[in-house]
Amino acid sequence: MNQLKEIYEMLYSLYGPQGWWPLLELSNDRHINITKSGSLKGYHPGDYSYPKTEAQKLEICIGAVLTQNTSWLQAEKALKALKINNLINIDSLIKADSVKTKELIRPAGYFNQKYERLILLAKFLKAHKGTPERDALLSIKGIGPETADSILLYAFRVPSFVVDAYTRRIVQGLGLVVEKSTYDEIKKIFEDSLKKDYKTYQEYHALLVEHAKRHYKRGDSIENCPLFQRFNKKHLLKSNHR
DNA sequence: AACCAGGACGTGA
DNA sequence: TCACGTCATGGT
Repeated sequence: MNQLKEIYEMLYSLYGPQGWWPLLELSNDRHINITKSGSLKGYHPGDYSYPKTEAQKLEICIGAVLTQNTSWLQAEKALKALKINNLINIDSLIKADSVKTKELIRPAGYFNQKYERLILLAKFLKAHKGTPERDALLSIKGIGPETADSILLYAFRVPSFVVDAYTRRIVQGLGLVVEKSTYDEIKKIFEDSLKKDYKTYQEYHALLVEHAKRHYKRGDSIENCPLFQRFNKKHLLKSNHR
């Protein structure tokens, strides 16, 4: 049996489609934007046709950097500031005054290094049109495995599974991997368990984030996690001996 | 009022 | 390889 596929089905039935990656605004006004936060825009549950424009694609790339070790709430403030100043644009971003741009992205924290990383990423995207190779993204200073995979999966619809702190916390909590598992090891067990489909990867990652926010915050006991009873390895081991 | 959020890099052992 | 310090802001 395929536990990771069962977990996906369970999470999907619990929470439904998540509509990731969140965008500042959606391109089609006719679209009904139902979001979990109650805000009017950003998410597009069940619609896997985003990004629809080059600007949205770039917005995802920039957002992936801005949210590094930072809550999405803060990253989104920085993203909005960039958008208002017409800096969600490769050439504008590159030529804009660094002091001013840093001030705009200040809410996301680490604004000095994030500025440098955004410029390096923008220059890369300018030089390499089309879908980038993972290794090429990883060679950019400031783009690590999670950011690279987020860009590939959500901006370019490449089925490359994203492993973040939430993902690690959940699969470790269920005993599916050991603590010292590497990023690539965890990535591989997901990719080996699922059909290579960007929609599934996008949805799964988003569902894991939603699930972690509900049950894996500090102070939460893992017994309250609905996945725990069914999928925890030690628990299953005990059951088998009855 | 600590604690931490959708990480990544540089350093020394 | 790997553990550890650094980068920075603002919400709970």
